[in-house]
Amino acid sequence: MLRGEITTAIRAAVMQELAEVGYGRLSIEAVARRAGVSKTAIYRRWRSKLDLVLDMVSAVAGRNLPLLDTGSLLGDLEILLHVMARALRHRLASQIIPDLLAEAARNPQIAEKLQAALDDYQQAVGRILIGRAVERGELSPDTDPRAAVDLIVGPIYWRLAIARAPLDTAEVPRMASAIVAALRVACVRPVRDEVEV
Amino acid sequence: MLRGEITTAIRAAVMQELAEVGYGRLSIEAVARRAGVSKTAIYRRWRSKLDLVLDMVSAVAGRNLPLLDTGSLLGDLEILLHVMARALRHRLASQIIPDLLAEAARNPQIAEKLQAALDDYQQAVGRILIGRAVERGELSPDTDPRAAVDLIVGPIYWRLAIARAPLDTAEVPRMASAIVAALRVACVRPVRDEVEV
DNA sequence: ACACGTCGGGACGCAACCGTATCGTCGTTG
DNA sequence: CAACGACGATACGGTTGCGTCCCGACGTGT
Repeated sequence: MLRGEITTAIRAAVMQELAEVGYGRLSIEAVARRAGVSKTAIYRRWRSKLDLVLDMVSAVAGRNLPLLDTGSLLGDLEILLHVMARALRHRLASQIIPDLLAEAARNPQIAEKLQAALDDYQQAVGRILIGRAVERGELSPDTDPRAAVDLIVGPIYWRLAIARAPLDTAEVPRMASAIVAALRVACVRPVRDEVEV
Repeated sequence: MLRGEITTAIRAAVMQELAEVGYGRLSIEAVARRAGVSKTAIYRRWRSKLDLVLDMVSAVAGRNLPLLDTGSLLGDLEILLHVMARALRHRLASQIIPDLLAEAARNPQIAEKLQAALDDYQQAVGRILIGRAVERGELSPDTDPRAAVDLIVGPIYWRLAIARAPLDTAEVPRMASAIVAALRVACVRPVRDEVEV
């Protein structure tokens, strides 16, 4: 039987290494060093670096955030933004997530895993958050969940993960209300007659 | 005198390699191989891999996009979104940009260069696009350019570079009008009394 | 108490890459 | 026309990481 403590140590070390050097430069040797463990211990548990990372992504991405129902779209959005802000402010997360997303652009296996997690997330946001708002009559039933997710998640991700500028707590309600306004306008489902450019 | 053709070949090879393996795994040897050039040729021109990439970033980021004045905020936004969509759909750009942004999270030098380029860009968008709209009376003079940029750029970047979902041309006007609605609401400058979380 | 099975540690051969030093070549200049 | 100067190609020692193999330690079950 594999010792759980060591598996845990390896997992933690992978997170640290991933944040520090990224997936591209992640080496089994460095992980083993940091975890205070032998390489064999790692190879016994995972076949390769890809396996290792994919496993961790599954574990982390598996957690589906509970979208609280505050009774209004604005309230729901504020909570969602606060949760996202909290997650993206973590040093490890804010380094690992963009790194893996970039890696996904060239690694089909990672892309698949991340896409699955992302789809789950987007579907949850779209169906639950938007769904509720539609039921309440706050949004048109025609609202395209796909486009809605872009409007909701894009700004805060850009701010915290790309521009890496601080986001004051006081700004969240303002951002939320702006998004509500945007969602009310973006109610037309995409037209399919046009040619993609 | 250094031969310009070779410098050009190296630059092209770096772009290709950057897209294919990322900054982390970028190796001078591979660049030289791809460019059909000797390593010495590269070391004569740049001191290190970092120098090489920083130089390219400066060159590319230097181009400031001309923000056409269509006479309305909506029109200006549509054009901006089309330009961004066009850029982000390029295979090289859509792989290199997220990769370098992720690398910037751990490399101060890259972060500085990218931040400078990003700031220029954001300032241009904020001052020109928002400034014009304010002059026209389309937006409140209190509009925070910082927050505005997040609302403008976030959704399309998320859609094309993160979620990597296709964006139909027909959806751009819808996204633009949604952003206009968001900007009209996001007119209050950030409050500074609150504590950052 | 003993023997077996499983684990982690360390070493090994192999490959890739780094950064440099040396060599041959070509164009230019006196 | 010859010699100089700058260039690109190649070779080299050193480092790092890969994936595997063997050995000693430990715990368990009889």
